[in-house]
This record gives sequence, C-alpha cells and structure tokens, in this order.
Amino acid sequence: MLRTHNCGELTLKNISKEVTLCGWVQRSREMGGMTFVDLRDRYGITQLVFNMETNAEICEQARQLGREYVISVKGTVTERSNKNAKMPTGEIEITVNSFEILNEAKLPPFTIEDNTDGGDELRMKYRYLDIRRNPVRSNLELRHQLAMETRNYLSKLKFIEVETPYLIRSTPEGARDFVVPSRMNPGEFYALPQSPQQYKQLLMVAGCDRYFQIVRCFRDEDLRADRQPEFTQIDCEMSFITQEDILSTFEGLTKQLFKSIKGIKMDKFTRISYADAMKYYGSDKPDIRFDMKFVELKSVEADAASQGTLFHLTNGREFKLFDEAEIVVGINAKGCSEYTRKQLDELTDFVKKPQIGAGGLIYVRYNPDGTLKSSVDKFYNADDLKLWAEKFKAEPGDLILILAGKTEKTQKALSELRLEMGSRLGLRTNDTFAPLWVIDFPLLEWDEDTKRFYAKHHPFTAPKPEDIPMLETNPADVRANAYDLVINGVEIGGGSIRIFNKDLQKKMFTMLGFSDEEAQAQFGFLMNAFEFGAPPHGGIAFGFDRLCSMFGGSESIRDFIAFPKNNAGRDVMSDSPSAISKEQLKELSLKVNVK
RNA sequence: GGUUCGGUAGUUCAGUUGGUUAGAAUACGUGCCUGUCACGCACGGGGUCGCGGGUUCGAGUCCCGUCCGGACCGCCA
Repeated sequence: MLRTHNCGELTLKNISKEVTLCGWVQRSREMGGMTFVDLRDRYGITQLVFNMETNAEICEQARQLGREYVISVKGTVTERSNKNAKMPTGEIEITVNSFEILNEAKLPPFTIEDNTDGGDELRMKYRYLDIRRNPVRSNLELRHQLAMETRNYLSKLKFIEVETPYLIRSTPEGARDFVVPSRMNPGEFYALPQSPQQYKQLLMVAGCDRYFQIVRCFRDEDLRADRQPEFTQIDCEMSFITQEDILSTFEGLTKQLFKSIKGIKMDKFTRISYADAMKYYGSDKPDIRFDMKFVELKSVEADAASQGTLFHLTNGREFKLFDEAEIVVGINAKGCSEYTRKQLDELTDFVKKPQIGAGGLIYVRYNPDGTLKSSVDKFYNADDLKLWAEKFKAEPGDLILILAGKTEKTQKALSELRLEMGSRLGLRTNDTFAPLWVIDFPLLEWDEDTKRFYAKHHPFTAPKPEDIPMLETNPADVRANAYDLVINGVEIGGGSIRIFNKDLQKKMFTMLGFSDEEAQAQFGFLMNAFEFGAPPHGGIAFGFDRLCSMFGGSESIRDFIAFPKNNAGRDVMSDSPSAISKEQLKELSLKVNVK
C-alpha cells in the first residue's frame, strides 16, 4: 500500500502518529511564512501544513504544487491551533516531513469543487474530472447503496440474480432495437435487449421460481433528461404468484429502500385504476403529492339532468366551444383567485404552446368577497358559475381553470396545466414522496396510422380472465393484469402477469396482426417453451437510473450515470459513435449508405 | 421528423438603438503576507465574439445557412 490512511479518517485520536497519505492537491494557500495544502481523495480532505521556519526547503517545494497534482505525503498528525468545524478532519493537520509528486497535472478545464465553474458540456467531456467532485461521486455512491440494498432484499426473499444474453434476436414490437452485425453470419444481426423479457419468462419455465437482475437495457429511441439509450433496470420475475404477490413484494422493496437509504417510513401505497387515473388526473402517471383532481362538467351536467337539478353548460346557454367539445374539464387552483391578468395570460400561453396544444384557457375567479368573475361571463350568469364552483368544491379565493376539446388531447393538456399549477403553488417538493400503484391498464391500444392494435404493455401480458370474452367483441376495453409504480409523477416501474398458456399467447399474437408463421418465427422459442410446462408467472421492472435520481432529488438521470450520453445519443468524451474502417465494414459484409 | 433556448477570456457570464481600444467575476501567473481553510492585498497575461455567407460607411449586435450543446413534442410494447 502506498498509504497508511485515507484523507477523510484522521482525527484528534491519531495525534502524533506518523502517516502516509496519497491524493490530489485540491488547492494551496500561501501565507508568506507558511503554506497550507488541501489534499483530497474519495474519502475527504486533509490539510497539509508547511512551515518556512521549521523546514524552508520543503515549504519552497510545496509552493510548486499545482491543482490536481497527485502526491504522496509522509508526516505527523498534529492538532491545529485554528480548528475548522466545517470538516471532519478539521481538528488536525499533517505536518509534512517529505512528499513525492506521483504525477503532475495540467490545469483542469473547470475547478474540481462542489460548486464548479464548469458547464454541463465541459463536465461531460471531462467526466473523469467531474466524478472527482463530491456531488457526482456521492451520486454514484448512492447508486451503489441502492443496488446493494436491492440485492440484499431480493436475495433474502430467495430471488437469484441470473445474467441473460446481451446479443439476442431482434423483435419487431416495441422500441427500436440497437442492432449488431454478425461477422460470422454475413447479413445477419443481433439486437441488444430492450429488456430481458423473454429470457426471464424462460427462466420461469426453467423452474428458477424467483429471478432478478440489475441489468443494462438498450433502446434506440430519442433521448430526454430522464431517458438514455442504455439504461439500467431492476428486472424481476416470480412463479406461482398473483398480481397481489408482485405488488406486495415490490412495495416491500420500495419501502425498504426508502427506509434504509432515506430514513423515510412509508404507509401502504395508494392504488388507482388506469381509468380513474385518466379521469381524475388525465395521466397514467399522476403526481399525487397534491390533489387538484379533474372535474368533468359534461358528465356533471348529464347527472344533473337525470336528477332533474339545475346545471347549465350546454343546455340553454349556446356557447359553441362547450357545445361542440367532446369534454369540458377543469381543475380548482386553491387560493389563486388573485391571479393577475398577466398571470392568467401566462397560463393561457402555457396551454397554447405547441407541445401542449390547447386552443385556449377558460377561468372562473371565485373572488374572496364571494362574487364570481369568468372569461365566459357573456354566456353564463352568476348562478351558473356558482353551480360550477360547487362541483369543483371551490371556495372564495379559488381559481377554476377549464379546458374544452377532444377528450384525449384536452385531458393531456389539463394534466400538464395541473402539474404547472402544482409547481407554482409549491406543492411538488422533492423531499416528499407519494407512491402510487396504477393498475388495470388496458391490454391493447389502437393505432390509427397502422390501423391495428398494439400491446399497451407488451404482447406477453395476460388479460384479466373476466375480460377475455371481450377479446372477440370489444378488444379496446379488455383490461390487463398490468401495473405501474409511479412516484411523484415519475414512472418508476411497471410489469404484468404473463400469459403462460400457449393458445392464449397465440391468440394474442393474432390480435396483434401476426400470422401464425410470423409469430412462430419471431417468438417460437417462447411458445415452444410454453408447451413444456410453463408455470403461472409475472414480474416487474424498475427503472434503476430514475430511482437513483429520485432518491438523489434530481430530475436528470445523467447525474447518476458515470458516463452518460448526450441529447443526441453521443458520448462527448470518447466522441462515439464513430465511423468504422473499410476493413471492418468488409469483414461485416456491410456497405454504408451516407454521403 | 418538429418546437424552442443558448454558443463572447481557461471557466461562468454581461455587452444598451449597429458606432472609440469587447468588460466583470473566477481561474491562472508574479510579488507581498506565519494560522489560512471561498485567505487577503497589489500587479499582470489571457479573445478567430462557434463556423460560412450577406446587409451596412461600420456587425459580438441585423438577415440567411451551417455546426455544437440544453429542454421539450413526436417516439420510448
């Protein structure tokens, strides 16, 4: 060992001890007669002191040290006369007897400090310097802790970690595959797995009973702050279980992680059906840190009509926008009635942004004095608005915001507005955690462009047994035994109970427009396996990078990945992807078709 | 595929209506300083204003194109 201690562990207990430390020069402070050098390693910072009076020669040498020089230091642990309460080693310093420069360093392009002066681009280009900084290093340590805790928890429950192949068969459904040419099989390609889905199901057929893997997955789709082309999942599968078993096992894992890593004890997770999530939040991953549920006025009007009570929305007021809208839906922003014209215009602009796409925004102010003022006063009188306010459970001081239009688009737009209002009202703090199971997802999703159904989750997801008859009559309404774990509006995990019967799986492929031959060609190995005694099984996968960023209180997963890709899927440090040589192309029997 | 914001000193940024020699902070260098720890003080070096074209007497500033980066929509079973 080149050192006897690290830079974070020496205290008054070690006084007078002769030690050898190694590390990087964080910075030095020259005082004329003396020089202080902060020596840093992963564990902390220890101050070195050099004194002109006692050892002029070494003090002069120390003044030649530049930032990030790697040095080895021999010296004596000494009590400081001026202590620094802000650092763990702040009561001691090393009186240096000798030191050796192990490596010089160029001046780094940004300062290696907690609050660096470097921007994102530069930090990514020199990521190995960025990782020397505490905030990034501690993110990687957090990631390690989460992985360890997960492994311990699952291992105790008899899960075994099994590695599945990275070079697999390309499948047509779902995300675009990354593809790898096979040199030995000219013209043929492997795909990198989007997830180990079929392999983990085969492990269930193989009798593994409980499998997990903290595993890299690959999807060749465009990136976001929370999406990388290669990312990590906690991938799990269990045999002889019901949906309830999966939910309780992984609710348990989640609770354990929050308890051990963040010291937070969580109550039983709320559950909501997909249908209700859409109805009340306009999203299949609602942020339930705050309430602000949707109120749908057309159904309110229909109810009122059937009960013979008064409610004017479309009957008698002739407001074309509402009359023609598929849906009229709003939220109550508590305490926002004092919003100025300017603020309301901002909100209108917000919903009219092309990414959100609402035509406009209707507001009803419930003034503190009890009067009501709206942007549709021309069509509705105070009594109408009063009835609306009741349905929103609005009180004086509140602001009702309403959107109207096509159902799906309007719900989505209002969902965005709800999140925006939640943020503006400070209801989305990142030290609060609101977990939510979204259950009963639809099995299938109609695609207008290709005029066919796609699996909402994936083609191996089991329909709810009671809904199976509807597969023939009304496929769009068939619900699946599929579930997502959502925390603070972020999809953390998702899974399903799988089909384990060959005939049902075959039927599913037919629904998705595969001929028997195509299904056999693409998924034959799975269907064949189902003929040899497949147990009932199901599973779930957690987005590990997102889980880390949530625990770290950040929106971007890049901070929790050692070497992430940029917006365009590039690694700016190694400048990949890159072209390959003619020889390589020839070996792979490939021709590149770009100018 | 689309929308949008940005690119000026090593770095983070400012730069007014198009007008003198492009500034600040920080980092860096030199000198001074014996208890600093974001040390302090003084002085100094440091610029292809991303790149190409255009408008103009004159462009960091306006226009067009392009490259790079960030966020978002589509996409992500």
